[in-house]
Amino acid sequence: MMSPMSELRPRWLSEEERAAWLALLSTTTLLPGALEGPLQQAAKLSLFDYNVLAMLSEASSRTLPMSELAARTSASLSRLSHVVKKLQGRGLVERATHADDARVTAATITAVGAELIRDLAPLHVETVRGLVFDQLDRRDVADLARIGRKIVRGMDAGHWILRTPAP
Amino acid sequence: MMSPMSELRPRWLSEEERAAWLALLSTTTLLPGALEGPLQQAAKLSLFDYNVLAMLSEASSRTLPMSELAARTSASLSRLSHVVKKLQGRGLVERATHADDARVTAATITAVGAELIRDLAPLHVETVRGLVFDQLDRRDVADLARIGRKIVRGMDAGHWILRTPAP
DNA sequence: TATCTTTAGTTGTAGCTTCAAGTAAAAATC
DNA sequence: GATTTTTACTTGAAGCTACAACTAAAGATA
Repeated sequence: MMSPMSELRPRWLSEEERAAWLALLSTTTLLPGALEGPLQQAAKLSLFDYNVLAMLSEASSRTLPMSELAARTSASLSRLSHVVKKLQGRGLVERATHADDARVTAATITAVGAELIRDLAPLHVETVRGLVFDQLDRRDVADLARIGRKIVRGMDAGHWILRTPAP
Repeated sequence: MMSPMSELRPRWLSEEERAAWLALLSTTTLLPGALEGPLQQAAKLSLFDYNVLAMLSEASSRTLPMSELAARTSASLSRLSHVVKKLQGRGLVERATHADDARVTAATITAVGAELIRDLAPLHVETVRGLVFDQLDRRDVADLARIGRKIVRGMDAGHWILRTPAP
């Protein structure tokens, strides 16, 4: 389903597009590891582990169905299932079958897990600030939100982050 | 080395920062998989495999030292070494010890590898356009380049993409 | 109400990434 | 010129992710 080569849809990218593309690719390659380092050191948690726990700790009643948790962490159900199993083994979350619909598993953060996230949050916020927001001015932050949401929308028009209107 | 809580450096993020943060995190989580799908289907190549081969094919004499290739793909030498070994096993690259400095290994794309990338490039460009640039207007593209370069600069001030001046 | 389809999640496995440790050559220091 | 340090990788193993196949419950259809 490829369009033919034409001036309107050129084969490669313009100079501006290439600069943006390389910057985006480098960012997506480097940022996760840079964000994870401190979490790994402090608590042997991956960035994804942290996000799973953070999403649960922010949820009302500290519980979410696996599907909803997968949506909020942009993960497949398979990936999430493996990780929640691991976190359960560490005593940070629990799993329970939903009463009304036995297909649904609800994950709940434990007191230990909640305490861990509470203790880790300041460190993680500092990492995020240091790597991202300290590098950007106010206009950049607004632009980043706008652009990021557009890219996410292109991949998943119903993505969780789009439920909240743009600020 | 954490700063104390204060109004100047608040504990969590502002509403604008949170929107930008969630958009960035979702993008870095979803985009690599979305970019990789077509490459995986068409040629059993990961996105990183593709980038390695693409960087080699763009290099003069189709050869780069492992360190330079690692820099251009934002990868660790370890990661690159494993992947180049695999690609060598598939006949897509070759490795040779540098004559002047025996510590240096130079990776070279083979004719087969170069042909593969040439054939795959239009597909990949279409994927990149569809996922990224079709979602953005001209201003977004300029903003993305500017913001991405700032974030990369914060992680690695000497990063390869910064050698090229901003357009 | 029996069957079919869809939804929600789990599991096994292959392959990829990271980390720590190791090798060997070159450069620096003594 | 002998030792030490640094540079440029390579390697093995542990853990993570993606994919395909599977289970089981709920909803739809007949």
